[in-house]
Amino acid sequence: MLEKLSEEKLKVILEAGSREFAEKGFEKASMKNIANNAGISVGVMYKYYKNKDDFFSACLEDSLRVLSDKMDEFHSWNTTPRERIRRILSVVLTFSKEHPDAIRLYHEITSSTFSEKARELATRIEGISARTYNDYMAALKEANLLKEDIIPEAAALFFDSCLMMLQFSYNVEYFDERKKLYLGKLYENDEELLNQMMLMLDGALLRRD
Amino acid sequence: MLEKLSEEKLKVILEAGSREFAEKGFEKASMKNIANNAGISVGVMYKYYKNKDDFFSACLEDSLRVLSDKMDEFHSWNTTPRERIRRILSVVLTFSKEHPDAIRLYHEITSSTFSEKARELATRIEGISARTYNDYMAALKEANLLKEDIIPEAAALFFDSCLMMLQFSYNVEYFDERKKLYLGKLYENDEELLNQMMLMLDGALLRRD
Amino acid sequence: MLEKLSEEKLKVILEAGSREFAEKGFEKASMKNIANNAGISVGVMYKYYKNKDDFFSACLEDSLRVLSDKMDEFHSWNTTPRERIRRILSVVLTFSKEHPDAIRLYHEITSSTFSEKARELATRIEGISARTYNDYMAALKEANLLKEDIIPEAAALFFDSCLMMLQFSYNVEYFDERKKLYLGKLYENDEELLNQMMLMLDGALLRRD
Amino acid sequence: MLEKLSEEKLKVILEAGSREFAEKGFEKASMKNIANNAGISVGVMYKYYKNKDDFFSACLEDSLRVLSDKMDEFHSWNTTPRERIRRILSVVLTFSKEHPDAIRLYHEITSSTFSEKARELATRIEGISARTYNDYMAALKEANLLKEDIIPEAAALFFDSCLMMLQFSYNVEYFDERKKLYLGKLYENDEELLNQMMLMLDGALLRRD
DNA sequence: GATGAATGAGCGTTCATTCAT
DNA sequence: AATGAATGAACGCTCATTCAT
Repeated sequence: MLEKLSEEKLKVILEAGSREFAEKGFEKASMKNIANNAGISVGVMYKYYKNKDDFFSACLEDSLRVLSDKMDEFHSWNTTPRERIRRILSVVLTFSKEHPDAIRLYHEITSSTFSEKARELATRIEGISARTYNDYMAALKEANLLKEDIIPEAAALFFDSCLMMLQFSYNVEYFDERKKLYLGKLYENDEELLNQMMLMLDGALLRRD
Repeated sequence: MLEKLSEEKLKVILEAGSREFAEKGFEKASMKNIANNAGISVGVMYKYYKNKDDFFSACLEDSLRVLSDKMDEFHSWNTTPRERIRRILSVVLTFSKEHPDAIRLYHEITSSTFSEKARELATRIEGISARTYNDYMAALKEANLLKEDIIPEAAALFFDSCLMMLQFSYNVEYFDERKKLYLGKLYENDEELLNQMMLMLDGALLRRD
Repeated sequence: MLEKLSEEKLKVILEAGSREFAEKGFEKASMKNIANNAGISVGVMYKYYKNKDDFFSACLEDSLRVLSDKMDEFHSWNTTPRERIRRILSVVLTFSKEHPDAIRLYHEITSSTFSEKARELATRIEGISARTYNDYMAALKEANLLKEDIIPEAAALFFDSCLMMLQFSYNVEYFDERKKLYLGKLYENDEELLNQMMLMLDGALLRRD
Repeated sequence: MLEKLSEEKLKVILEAGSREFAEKGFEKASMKNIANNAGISVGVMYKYYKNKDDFFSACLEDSLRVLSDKMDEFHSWNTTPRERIRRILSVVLTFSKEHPDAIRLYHEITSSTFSEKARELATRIEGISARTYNDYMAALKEANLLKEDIIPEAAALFFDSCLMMLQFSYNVEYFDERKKLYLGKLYENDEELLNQMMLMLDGALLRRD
């Protein structure tokens, strides 16, 4: 029962931390603030985590786990390449809206210099997506569905880049403002943006018929 | 003459600032450090700039100006659409390598929450590229060169996103590591990566034949 | 039986405390550490003792009791003055080596400012030795064995000071280093040092034949 | 002139620090408190000194310097051995009363575990007195003035121990209380105590006529 | 009675900002 | 105008002490 309590409390702490880090970034985030928002005292934070770096890593790990769990789904699908692209885009978008802080934390680590642990976590998750998309592009190549002249690894990087930008566009203020600037009245129409991205990725990667 | 001196000094200060902000990020950058590197006293910094935020904005403005100056070149070109894509990619890449700090500052503002002024600057520069690329895509559409079903605004956002990722990949550590992870031995081959990006962007945006 | 258990536990607690205080000093000693080493919870410590100061006093009392118990032995001896000096030195040295923590705690109270209780304890034990040595010196005077012109009280203070330094030299790092510095290769030879001290104390205090 | 100002300010800071460290010991001393007492802000402390350890070392060094300066005087005297002992005792006592904090700091380092620098300083000063007294005792031996059977090194350690106790007795609360306990009404009579110590040291170290 | 998780005051330390010189 | 020493709020973090279980 104590275990259970701990787990719940841990969840509250991690959520408060992720929110704060996502909102303010690592440096501006305050441990005292996080504790207050989690309804606990600072001391507790340091019972569970060695220091701010360590706690950030834990928040990051938590966020990245749900992210990589979601990515595991992709493997089980049995669809046409075109449909797979659309579904990945759709799933990524839905996920982004459900876990804004996860995406923001993901974005946060692209900026500053972090502890060894945070760096490892980031490398691990990027490694997973790198392998996933590289495999996928290699399979397309195998099936003669990848466009002539396109190298699978470059295709995978390109694909992931597009997904990153999509995720950031829905969660990181700067990218959201930029999206608005570009799209004008189309800004609100998620459906259509998704469709457009699908068309472009299709054209970029897949052989014509 | 004092004016002249001031301008030169200003340049030195802004460069020292941009270097520091690019290297350490806004929070970890030290005003004292910047002043020392610029060969002046902190007092001078606060004579020219209200506070750290304000100074960061000035550095950003300086960096963004060279960026937008470079973009102005694009208009003067008279080439085929395919060639234009390649040349923009090529110019952007060259620029990135020549002005790493400008790109890093550009990336820095995508993260944290900054002053109103920094936000306005960012919006202004994004506005310029938004208009540039939107105009360009509209022109393609007009000339019936844009792929069927592609909305120019979405194409412009897509195009700019790809350029951003390219720039970050060459200057921001995290993106560089990621590129390495995806590309493996292709990592060193800039020429080929550029070629691949061109192929994909071409396929994504332009009508076949 | 619970009483008995308590007493045993108390002994364990006090020993753990004395060890910690002796090793790290009052400030750096950690109540949690002590509790862990004693195999109990911090709560118990605060059941038995009001606070850290109070607990330190208890440890001190425990240590001082064995010290004063040992001193009681002196009374029962029936020896010549010269032999008495030698035996006291010898016993003190042996005791020091058997109870290093007691000596270290004793030294610890010479430094910081402590609670009223710790001060009283220290005064009490010093009072005992003061009376013991004063009585002893007065007896020597009575027997016309004390050196001419020497006041018994000053002799007692001098004697105790020498004993203190001897004890510290064998247990407190700083004094040990100092001893090494002075003695050089004689450092290892306890027997000889004891002999030398005896000679000097003898010469300082006792009448020549 | 700025140099001058700095030096004066430094003196104020060091004095405030020495007072605080002498009074409360290293751990309980507060940097903020010291700054307040010195009439400056904490920031200044960290301008001059790297951290608390470093600052303590500086205070210690300052105190030990005056101590070793005083000791240098001893060499210039040209007196009989008996007179030399008396004069050293007298000078040490006078010094102790003039620089209580120096003696208290000296005592402080006998307790806790300190930074490498503090340890080195302490070793250096002890080294000086060790050499001084060892030389002195060796000279006595040479002149056939040291008591038969007394080893000069042991005599030097014994002599320094007596001086330490004397110094502590006049400046460290615990030792002062103890002195009162032993001496009773003789407590106030410095002259007589000095005389007594001289008699005892004389008897301990020097050959009878 | 015993536990040990939780508290929070208070520490050492940093650094953007100010202002006397 | 230029300096850089001085300021002090605010941070991360610790640990003696408390109290719900």
